[in-house]
Order: sequence, then structure tokens, then C-alpha cells
Amino acid sequence: MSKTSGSMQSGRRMNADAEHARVIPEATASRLLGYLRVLNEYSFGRIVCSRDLALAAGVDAAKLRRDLSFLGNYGVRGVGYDVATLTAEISIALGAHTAHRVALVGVGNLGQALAGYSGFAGHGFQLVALFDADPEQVGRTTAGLQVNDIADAATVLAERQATIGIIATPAGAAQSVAELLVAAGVRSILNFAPCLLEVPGDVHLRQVDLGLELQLLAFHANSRPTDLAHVIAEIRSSS
Amino acid sequence: MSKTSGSMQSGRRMNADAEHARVIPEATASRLLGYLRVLNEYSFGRIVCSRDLALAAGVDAAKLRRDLSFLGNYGVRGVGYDVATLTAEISIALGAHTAHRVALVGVGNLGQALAGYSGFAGHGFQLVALFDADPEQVGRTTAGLQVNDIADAATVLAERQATIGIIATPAGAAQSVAELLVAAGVRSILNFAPCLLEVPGDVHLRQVDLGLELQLLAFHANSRPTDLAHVIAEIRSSS
DNA sequence: CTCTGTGAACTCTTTCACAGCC
DNA sequence: GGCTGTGAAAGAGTTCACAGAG
Repeated sequence: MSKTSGSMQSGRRMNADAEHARVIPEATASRLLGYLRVLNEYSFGRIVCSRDLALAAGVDAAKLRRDLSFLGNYGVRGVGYDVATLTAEISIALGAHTAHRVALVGVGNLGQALAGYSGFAGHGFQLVALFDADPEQVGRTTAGLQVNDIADAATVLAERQATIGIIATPAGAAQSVAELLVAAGVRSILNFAPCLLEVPGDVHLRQVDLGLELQLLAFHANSRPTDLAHVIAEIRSSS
Repeated sequence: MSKTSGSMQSGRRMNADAEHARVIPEATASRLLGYLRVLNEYSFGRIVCSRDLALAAGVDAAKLRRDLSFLGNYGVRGVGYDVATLTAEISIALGAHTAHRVALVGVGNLGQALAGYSGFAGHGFQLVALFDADPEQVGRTTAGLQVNDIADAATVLAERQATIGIIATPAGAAQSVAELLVAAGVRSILNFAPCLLEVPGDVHLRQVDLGLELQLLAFHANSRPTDLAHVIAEIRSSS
């Protein structure tokens, strides 16, 4: 997002050490997670070929092989990939082995859906704190955690040491919540509030906008028939 | 490349290169929705320049101008864009004027969060049916609608004529729900279940995976320090 | 002068196709 | 034969920088 500063003097030196190409492109990273999910359904010790794995993951084989090639050469030509090895390598590459302590702000419907998300603990995430501004919610227990007052965020977070924050509050509250989280040392934020957040450059921010997704879907639903109607109208008017 | 705005009369051939500005790239479409949201906070009749609008929308000015250029030439050089005109043009381009009838399946926490989503009605979406498989939920009322049994989907959907479906069920139920929706005439599906759906080619599918977003965030949280260390090491070794 | 619209360069991503290994 | 890994080409998206309108 932000301009990655100086490429003025580009590094002509590639391969200083050449352990392996460590840079995993953004697009690849998101698919690797998908492969990992699919791999979990194969038994360890099995061998799987790119075509089958790709089919199961909903991508095409060439793309999958290209993606995996960023990790190194873990396939065997003429054979395929060992499920156990591949699982391990992807996990390592994505850092899925390290645990993350997560604080969730806003325990409305969306927040509770997130708190109850089953894939949470399963993938190295530990929910360590819940917050809300609503006195009605504060003190209640969800997902085995008591909801704290957002006003106490500084103290609670200092104690619980979260590194990831999830914002599931109304848009109006999101910015101040983000600031609280950042002040408490959170360096990665997943924001579900439909608004733009300002955060320091060293904080990684990810935005998920449910309304926007719906509108994009509608756009595609529209544009296809509309294009057609448009073409038809043109043909008609020209005759 | 593109000129437009003249109601240029094209020939009867569809390959005539008359109407250019019609193809909006995917990446641009998603940002246009963002601009629309920001524009709502300006008063109609005002003029806004690309720099300001871009700042408010969180993109850079050149990108914004490029995006808007896909719509046609609605800006005035040396001046800026008229808020009212721009709002209208973006809405038209995105088809935000047409209403969409939405069916939502799964009224658990996530489903209720979606049902209660405020930006729903505000942007041409009308929730027309709610479904769940849980007898506990069936019959309850959320967001002004009674929850129907998913078993009755065919009948209810035939009557309510939804064009967009939202799946907010557990992963295991998603595929069969998708098939029900498709059979009932739904041609656009927004899927929140963390699984791959198989749908016919003419059905537009959009996937939102909350767990995946979280894991991607964690990936960046992990990889950034490493990247940095790597860059530093390179700089050091080269000087 | 300010600000838009866009060619051109650039970077990121996908796709093809085939060499090389089993 | 089957399959991986990857150069090379194609495509999508971004950024630069400037001509030209007001």
C-alpha cells in the first residue's frame, strides 16, 4: 500500500546468500493457505500430484506448481508431492507454526461469530481478550472469555500481550479502537468496520468490508446482463 | 484510447470499437465503491480534486484519476470533479441504482450480523428471505423477517424471487445450500463458509473467508521483520 | 498557475509449453 | 508413460510524468 521507499538504487545484487527464494508474493500466500486446508484432508504419507491438489483447491495445476516453487523443490518429478512434507513446508513458509495472541474488540453479532470461529485455535491463534463499549455486554462470557470494558483496554492488553487485534465495532468507534490497540503494542489489525483507519506505518492493517463484497457481487450480477442488453440495444438502434 | 461521452452511433457490428469506457477492471470496481462512500460525505454541488478525494479514500491521486477515467471524462481540468456528477456516474457504472433481492441462509451469529448490516437497504439491497436448518431458529424473527426452514427453500424462493444469495452456514452445509439457491434461480452467491463451492459457470461466486484473512494477517506479521532483516543485511553487505 | 486525462514504463500475476527427471 | 520446475510470453494493475484544458 504505502510506497516502499527507495527503489532509487535498486539492488543489483540478487542472491546474496541464496538459501532459497524467501519472498512469497501476496497472491501466492493467500493460495498457500488454501492448499494447507486441502492437504489436511489427505492422510500423511500419501503422495499427491499437482493436478489433483489443484483441483481440490480450486486453482489450476500450473499455478499451483508455480506457487509451490516459491518454497523450494519439494516435489518429485514423475511422482508428485509428499503430503506430510508439503504440509510442513507450507506451514513453515507462512509462519503458521508460531502462535498469535488475538484481542477482539466488539462482541456484537459479528464479534461473536468471530470469537466462536472454529478455525481459531486450530491454526495457532489464541483469543486472549474481548472488549466492548456496551455495558450490557461487559462482564458476559463468550468463547470462554469475559468481555472487558474497552475503557480498560490499556491495562488488560498490557497484561495479556496480544499481537493481533480484530476490530468488529461500528465504523464510528473503529479509529479510536485502532489507536488503543496500537498504543498497547498491537502491530497487526484486521478491521471489519466499514471505514478507513489511520495507523502508523509499521502497523499492518487488513480490511474486510462485508458491504463492499456484497456490492461487488451485485456489480458483477448487473454488468453481465447489462452489457448484453447494451449490445442488443445498439444493434437495434442501428438498424 | 477511450473518449466516449459522445453518444457515438456505432455500426451494427458488435466489434465496432465505439463504446469504450464500458469495461471496468476488477480492481477499479472495488475502489469505485470506496470513492462512492467518501463522496457521500461531501455536499452535493461541491467540487473536489483528485488529491483530496484520493486522500480520503486511502489511495493515491494518480490511481484515482486512472480509475475515474474508465467512466469517461467527468472531471474539469484545473478544477476537479463535481461531487453530484461523479456520484451519479459511479453509481451508474456500478449499477448501484438497480435493486437486488437478497436471500440469506444461516442465521447464526454471522448471519445475524449480516442481516443487521446497516448498509444493506442503503445501497439498493433488500433482504427478502432468511433460512436456517436449526429448528431452534426457524420461526424466529430477525431484521423484520421470519426465518424459514431451509427445507422450504424451493417454495419460498420461487415466491420471493431473490437474485443474490448469501451463505453463512457451517462449511458442511454450504454446498447443498448453494445447489438449492442455484436451483431457485439465484445467480450470484456470496459465500462465508470456509470451503470451496461448485457452481455452474453462469453463477457468480464470491468467497469471503474470515479465517484466511486472519492467517494472512499473521503471515505478514511474521514475515515483515524477516524481510527487513534481509534487506538490512543486503544493504550492509553491499556497501 | 492548478488539476485532469493518459501514454509509457514498470511491476506483479497468470498462463503456456517444454526440458529434465522419475 | 507421468509429473515437476521454470523460462518466456501474455495479461493485469500501478506509477510516473507530462501535455493540455481551464
